[in-house]
This record gives sequence, C-alpha cells and structure tokens, in this order.
Amino acid sequence: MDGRHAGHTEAEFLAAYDPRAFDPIAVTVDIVVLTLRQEVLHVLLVRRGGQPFEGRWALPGGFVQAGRESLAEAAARELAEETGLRDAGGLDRVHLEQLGSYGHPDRDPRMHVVSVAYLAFAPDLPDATAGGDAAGAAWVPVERFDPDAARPRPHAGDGRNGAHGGGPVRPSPVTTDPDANAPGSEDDALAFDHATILADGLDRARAKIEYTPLATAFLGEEFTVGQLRGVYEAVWGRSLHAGNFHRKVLSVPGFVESTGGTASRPGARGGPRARLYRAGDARLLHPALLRPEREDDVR
Amino acid sequence: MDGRHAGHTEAEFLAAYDPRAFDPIAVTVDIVVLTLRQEVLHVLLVRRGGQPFEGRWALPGGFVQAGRESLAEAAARELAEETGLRDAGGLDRVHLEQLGSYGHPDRDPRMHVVSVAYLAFAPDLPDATAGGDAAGAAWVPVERFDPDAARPRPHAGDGRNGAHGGGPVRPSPVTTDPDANAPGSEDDALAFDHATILADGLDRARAKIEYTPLATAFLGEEFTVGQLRGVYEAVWGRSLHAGNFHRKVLSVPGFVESTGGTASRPGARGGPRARLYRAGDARLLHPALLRPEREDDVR
DNA sequence: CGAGAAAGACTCAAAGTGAGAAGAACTCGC
DNA sequence: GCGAGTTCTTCTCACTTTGAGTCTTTCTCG
Repeated sequence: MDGRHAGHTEAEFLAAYDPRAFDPIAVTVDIVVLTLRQEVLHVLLVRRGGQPFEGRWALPGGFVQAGRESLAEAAARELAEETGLRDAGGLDRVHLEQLGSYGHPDRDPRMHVVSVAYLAFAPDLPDATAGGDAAGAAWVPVERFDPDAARPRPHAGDGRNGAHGGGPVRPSPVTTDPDANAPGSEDDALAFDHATILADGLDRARAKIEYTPLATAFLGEEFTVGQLRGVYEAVWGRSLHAGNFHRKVLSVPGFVESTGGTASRPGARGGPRARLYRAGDARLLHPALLRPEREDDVR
Repeated sequence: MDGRHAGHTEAEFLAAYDPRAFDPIAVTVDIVVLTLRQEVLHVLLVRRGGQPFEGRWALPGGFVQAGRESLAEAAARELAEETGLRDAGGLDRVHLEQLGSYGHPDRDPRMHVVSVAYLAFAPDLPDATAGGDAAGAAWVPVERFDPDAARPRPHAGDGRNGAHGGGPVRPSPVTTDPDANAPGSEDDALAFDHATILADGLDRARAKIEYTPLATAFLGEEFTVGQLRGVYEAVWGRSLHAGNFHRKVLSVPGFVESTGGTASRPGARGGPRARLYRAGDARLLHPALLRPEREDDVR
C-alpha cells in the first residue's frame, strides 16, 4: 500500500517484545458526562491548565496507566476525580459505557494519542470541582455545542406554545473558576477533536434512550412519569405528547415499576400529585420508544 | 483512589511530552470481517505464526503505525493485506465501522496492548490468503464460536421444516494452509480475547441490519429480495416469513430500488425469476426491520 | 375565587405486524 | 411430458401499536 508491508517482517514483529523499540502511541480516556440540570442537558467540561490548548475547554479525561488498569477502570477513575463524586458515594448510580476511539495521528500536537471515549449518564450532580491539572470545571448546556440545534421544538400536533417552545437559552454554566469565560461562544471551540467526540456522544445518548431504560439514569431513585418525559424532551430536544408518553412508558414491560407512593408535592406550576416509579428490571425496551420522525437523518 | 493521584502532578503531566518516559501502551487494530458463503455467515480468521498463542486462530489485525495512520486507515490496511482483496478492487464495497476497544492490561502477555476492533461486512470474497505473519487464513462459519447458537430456527408460524430447519453444519473452512485444523473445535479457542470481540461484532451486526440497510453490503451490486432475506436469516439465525419480508423491504423508503431487470435464472430449487434490486439511498431504515421476539435479551 | 397547568384515563383513526393463502413461474425426478 | 416441490409475489385478515386529541381531576398562582 505504501511500502510499509515491511511492518510485517519478522524483525519488526519481534520488536513488539521490546516495548520501547518503536514509536509509541499514548492512550487516553475522555469522558462525555451528561446530566440534567433544571431540565436542560449539560455536559461536564474542564478548562485546560497546560499546553496544548491551554485555557480551552475540553472533555475530562487523562492517560491510561499502562499495565495497571483497563480502559473502563481508567474512565471510572477519571470520572471520580473530575466530578469529585467519589466521596459523595453517588458514582454507582452513574451509567458508564464505551463510546468509541479516536486516533488520527494529528489530533494531539504532541504525539500520536489514541483516545478511548466513554459516555456517562449521571443524575443531577453537585457543581463540578476542578481536579488534577484542570484550571476549572463546569456543567455546560450541550446546546451550545450541538450542531443539530436540538432545542426543544413542540411536537407536531402541539397547539400551544408552552415553556419548551423554543425559548431562550437557559442559565449559564456553574463553574468553580469564576473568571472562566462561558464556553460555547463563537471563538471557544473545544480542545483537540472533542467537539466531534461530544457530538458522537450526543448521538449515542439520543439513540440509546430509545431502546434502553437508561433515561432513568438521569433521575433519582424515585421519579414521576413527567420527570422521565422531561429527560426524553431534554435529550431529544423535542416536547412529547404527555398522554401517549405516559401510556407507552407504563406499557413497556420492566421499564418502570410503581413504588406505590405519590410525589410529596406537585409540579411547580400546579397539577395533581404524580405517582412515583423506580427503574424496572428491563435492560432493553421492547417495543422501543422511538423518536418522532427525523427525516433528515434518514438519507 | 490508589495513591496515583500523582498521575496528575505537573511533573508527570509534562512527562507526556517525552513519548518514551513512561510505560508505553501498544495499539493494535483487529477486524471482525463477516461475509456470506453459501448462505452461511462466516468470519475471517488467521492462524498465528508466532508467539504468543502461536498456532491458534485469531482475528486479522496488527499494530497501528504510530504517527502515520489513523485507526480506520490501519484497519483498512490490515483488511486489504489479509484478504488479498486490495488488487481485486472490491475493497470499496466493503463496509467498515469501528466496533469498540479492548484494553485489559493482561489481555496480551507481552505488554499492555489496547486493541481497537473494527467490524466489516463484505460480499462473498475469494478464499483468504495468509498475508504478513499469519500461517494461514480461513473463512470460518461463525456458528462454531457463537455462544447464542444462532443456527436458523424456523419462524414461529412456519409449518414446514425446510432446508434451514436446524440442519448439520455447513462445509468446512477453506484455508490456504492445508494442514491447519479446522478452528472452532472444543480445544480451539481464539487467541487473546478475540472470542469476546467476535461475539461483540456479531451482536453489533445483528442489531445493525435492523435499522440500517447494511445487509446489502453482503450482496453484490444487484440482488433479489430473496437473497436479501437470506442475509437476514443467516445473520439472525432465524428463517423469516417470505411474504411479510417482501412487503416490508419494498415499503421502507430508500432501502432498495428496482433495477427493472429480473434474475437471469431462478433459484437453484426452482421458482420464477425474481426481480432485481440495488441498494437505495437510505442510511437508516424507517421504520426498522425488527428481529422476531427475543425475550431472553430483554432482562 | 378563576385561570392555567399537569396527571392520568380515554377515544378514534391510521399505520404497521404476524400469519396464512393463493396464483404464477420455474426446477427437478421420473 | 408430467407431477411434486420451490420460490416469488401479491392479498387478506385479525391484531397491535401509534399519533392526535379530549376530558376530568387536582393542584398552584395571582
């Protein structure tokens, strides 16, 4: 192909036994941590404290410790460090899955770095603390980085223009670095290829809640159907038909199970007290909860 | 967590600038290449010509060339080398997508190796040629490695016990190494964690043809609805209702488009000449072609 | 108090699905 | 050449699932 068939000679093959005899590739993990804050989908970002991309926002992550940890362990470790959640004991409620790997030779100016990206769904977490080498950490509304501009549109047959009907952007990010610029403005692209990784993570999240019950990972132990619908609306960026959603959620076996209780107080804007549910034992939703038509994606 | 928070001190962080100052991790690509031969799903395996796991069967793959190629390029290169398909010019018809990364520190006894696995769907290819350091290459029926034992079962309402009804294993693998044992027998586990990777690839393939038109990647330029159904039956390991499948395929917009022609000869066992179709322009099938119930997977 | 909002149950029409049947076209074996 | 067996393709029928809308009840807010 390029004369590198020599990469298969016995000499070069044996060289693999000496770990330092060839150009190395570094391996990192980067994590797309998603959560809901005030009904808006946020992603955890850190402000880089060193070169390259110093001062820019990036996904949390770090180097995999060679010979000491698996990729998933590295991701869990970084997640614990960067969210400061380790001590809060809430980490076991976070869903963590591998997203994909990114290995273009020029994606890091220092050397060839392969990043294994992970995707995490977290319930509402306290403000982020800047751990390790980061100069700041913040929960940022994903809308600012979302090329699909997935702000909630009313669903097709929705007559009213409710609170979700394309209103202005929600509150600014909470950051532990008061001087940090809010990320997401024009000149504030993410470091490395993290914009691509984030976009892929959002795609994955939007698809995943269709056929798995993982939307419940964004909520507390107990939740109402309305809160669950809020997760879908925030992630998909569309408002959904409340009645149909309710029917559907309760009809999918194992999605949610009733706790018997009702919410101690109704929603902020009134209404009856909703019944409470917890996540059921299904790992897959069958039948799935499909997104409203998205003709653009089809071709 | 384990006192390695030191991994975030400035000193260690700067060490990343010297690529050889820390324990390296090697990066490889491994490819699950699937194809159909005589209506049976096969995977491409190579026989290892060196330690470790010498003489065992493994997925084709190799080291990523640091600083020279992306992960996808490395996968495409290895695929071309190992299938000998490069010159046949058929590589552009092969679908190649990233499957996932595997990085347990002990998965390779030599050192910490992270493998980025790819999944390929190929039309029927010529016999494999052992390229590079492999001592042999073969197309092997996946059934031998498939814990789900996905041999075609008749669909629920299928009265007859046709040719798909759980017959014996199909022809043995074609290999360029005549002395090679047929892989897949009791004591012939795949090298490394390749059994896991293969299983993940099969899961992905089975899910992917539900909502994408990629089943057509297993076929030639033109095909009949019956051949397309054969792909689904081989991959899912179930026979499908011919009439419903036909209706469904033609009703999904952009899945297939008619060429206007008909097959030059009917199927081997008779029947009228089927109409010919080619892949349409859809990237997603909507609505999807869902597998028959699989209650086991749900919980 | 009345307006507005949400929870939840309901109706109705449209679309999609599984199962079976049937006609036409073709292969074999005899 | 004939009949049995296959396959392709189209239909029918019953059933399920879906989107959209309505309605009642329970609550908050002004």
